[in-house]
Amino acid sequence: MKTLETRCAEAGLKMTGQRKTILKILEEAEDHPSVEAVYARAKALDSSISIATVYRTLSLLEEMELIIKREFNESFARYDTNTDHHHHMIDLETGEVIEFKNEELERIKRKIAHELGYELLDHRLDMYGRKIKSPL
Amino acid sequence: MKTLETRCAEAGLKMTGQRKTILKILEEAEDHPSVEAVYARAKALDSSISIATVYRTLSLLEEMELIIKREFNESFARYDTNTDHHHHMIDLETGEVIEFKNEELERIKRKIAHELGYELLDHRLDMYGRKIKSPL
DNA sequence: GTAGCTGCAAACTCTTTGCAACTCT
DNA sequence: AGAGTTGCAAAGAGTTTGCAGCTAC
Repeated sequence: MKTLETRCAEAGLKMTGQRKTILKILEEAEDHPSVEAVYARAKALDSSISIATVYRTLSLLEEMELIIKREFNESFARYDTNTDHHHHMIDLETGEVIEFKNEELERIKRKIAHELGYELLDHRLDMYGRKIKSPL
Repeated sequence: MKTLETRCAEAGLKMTGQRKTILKILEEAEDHPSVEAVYARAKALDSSISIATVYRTLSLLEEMELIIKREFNESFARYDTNTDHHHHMIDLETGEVIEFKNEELERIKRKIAHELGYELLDHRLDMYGRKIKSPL
């Protein structure tokens, strides 16, 4: 798998220090960081970086389909570095986001769309829940 | 089924002219109007109404669980006057929103949540598609 | 009479953008 | 050298709020 940096360079983008920093952060992100989170991590590596650059870089990457903008029920966006189709379970107590996929679900969704007379182009399933405490 | 106005009055809210106007609009809405849309319809009936009142009324109704705030992939919120659990198929060509429900889907979602170790408290499924042109 | 509601305008949050300076290629 | 990129600050969109006056109860 090519790194984000390689893909961006191959697409003809100039690899500035700021971009390398942001790409590295996204490459290593194991969560679904908000713009502010990316900015905070970027600033820790390069204090001169501005939030405008973070916004511009994230928009650019989204347009290139290297990352996905997600809008959960929050007032701000988060970015998903996993571009494979999947869904989310959002832990209402911790804010943690768990990714999952399920073939049966895909099948039913296609079936429902078809029954409604639609070609399914995109969709999102976000589940909100609370971790079940298992007895020790 | 009690009207929104009845429910609000019973909850102890003062039934001002502005509120009655907004409740009537919501009662009659067959779409998923944005705040601006509710405001425009309200203004047509009572030109003195302010958008602040629309925002305040919609927030209030949402808190009372009489309407649901929806955030599709747009930069603004829409309100859903159907509080029964259901999902959405959004027509990417017209913006039209179709509601549906499906028992098999519900069953699978509960199963997935359980397998992930979660109690499912809420969820949303939004499908985006294009109408299939049926041959004439 | 008074608690609750309203319109107005200012403020707030998140995001985008114009511009002059700078930097990869 | 030159197009692309940056930081800054201002602007924009959507939403919330403080306040003085008003109104349903």
